[in-house]
Amino acid sequence: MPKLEIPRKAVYRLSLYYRALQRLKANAVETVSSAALSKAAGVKPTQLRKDLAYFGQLGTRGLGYSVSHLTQTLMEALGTARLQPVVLIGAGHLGSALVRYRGFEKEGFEIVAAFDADPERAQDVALGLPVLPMEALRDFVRERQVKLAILTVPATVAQEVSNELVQCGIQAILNFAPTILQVPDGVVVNNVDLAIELENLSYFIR
Amino acid sequence: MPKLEIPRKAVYRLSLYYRALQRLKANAVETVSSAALSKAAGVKPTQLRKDLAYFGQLGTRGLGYSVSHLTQTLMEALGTARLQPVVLIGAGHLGSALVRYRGFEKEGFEIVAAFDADPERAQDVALGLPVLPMEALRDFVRERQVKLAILTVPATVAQEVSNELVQCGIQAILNFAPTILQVPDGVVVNNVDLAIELENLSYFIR
DNA sequence: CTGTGTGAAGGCTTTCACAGCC
DNA sequence: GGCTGTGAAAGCCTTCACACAG
Repeated sequence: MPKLEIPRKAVYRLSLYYRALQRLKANAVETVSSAALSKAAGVKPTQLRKDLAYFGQLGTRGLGYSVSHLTQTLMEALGTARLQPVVLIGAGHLGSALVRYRGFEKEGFEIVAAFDADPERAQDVALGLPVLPMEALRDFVRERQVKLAILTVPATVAQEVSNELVQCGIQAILNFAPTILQVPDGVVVNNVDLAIELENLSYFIR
Repeated sequence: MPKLEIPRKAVYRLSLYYRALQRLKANAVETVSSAALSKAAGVKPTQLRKDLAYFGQLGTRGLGYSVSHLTQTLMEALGTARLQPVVLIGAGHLGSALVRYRGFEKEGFEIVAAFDADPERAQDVALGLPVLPMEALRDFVRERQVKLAILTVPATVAQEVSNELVQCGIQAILNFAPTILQVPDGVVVNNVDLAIELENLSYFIR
């Protein structure tokens, strides 16, 4: 849909706009200006207009943007138009918490299964979800056409597990392990590194 | 210590270098070149040298950088030279998991207490840590001189709790709630938004 | 000769300023 | 008059090229 390649940072902001739009929609607002929407998303109006311009002429001059139409456009761009299945690898503390954290569903993602090298270990917590052995991964991913994986395994095995994921056909990984994953072209990795975020904050406090 | 203001993105990379250095130190390596260290951190050699140059002449031409000296410099810059106390607000699924996640301590951070509007609710999980009522926050923060907070409360109350944190003297917040927090100058916020990370990945898979 | 430190060049994003449409 | 869409300018960050020190 986008004419040109959209900058990575801009794609990130699309999600912020999408969030803000959802709130507006809930309040039955029909039209919104770049000024108002950008404020809700925490960015500058011109930046928002530039970002949206990647998708063509979406707004009406003198009026603003149609909330429902813009929502639709962003949903399709972000691929949240339909529910995306996600697998989670590593059912430790963090992994279990993410499974139980229902915040994803509202945004169009569903964790459909958890995997662990030792499925027994995780069984003590009621996850409401099967914890399967790693051997079951390949068939599961293929059958359910899963493209997204959340990786919450120890750093020492992260690269190894990542290789497996790629082999199974996973196309995108949300990585919580403090490691730089090596993946082939065509596979995308986003890193969430909590220790680094804390260190970063630590730098800015005097 | 830094001569000039260091770009935010560069500060982030300092943590990557620090990680890589720790591994080298464990292997009793004494000196490392920008080429080798940058590869371990997943960046380009020139970038690493530029980043380190903010701290003055750290390396030896023709040789490289002293692992121990560089480690020391980065520890001081990042403020991880001594153990930093951190409070966590919101003892739900995610909050509890972070408390039990011991990955921070190695990096110089210790969650010293958890707070929740309803401390009873959280008590069923053994956190190895007291869960205190919000009323106890101010005195605790003041007494222990806590500057860092992790915020894992529902989005609906995040801004409100954030205001309280700021009033108590917290200087930096690691925010997991999907909200743009408004904070006064001098307070830093880093956002970790899992739904947005997933959406971002979702955009890049065809 | 090896490998750092750094001015200059290049590339990417953000912001400005304003033309154009409702 | 109000507000979007967009070329141009500015700002920021990364990369290059090379001088210089060990």
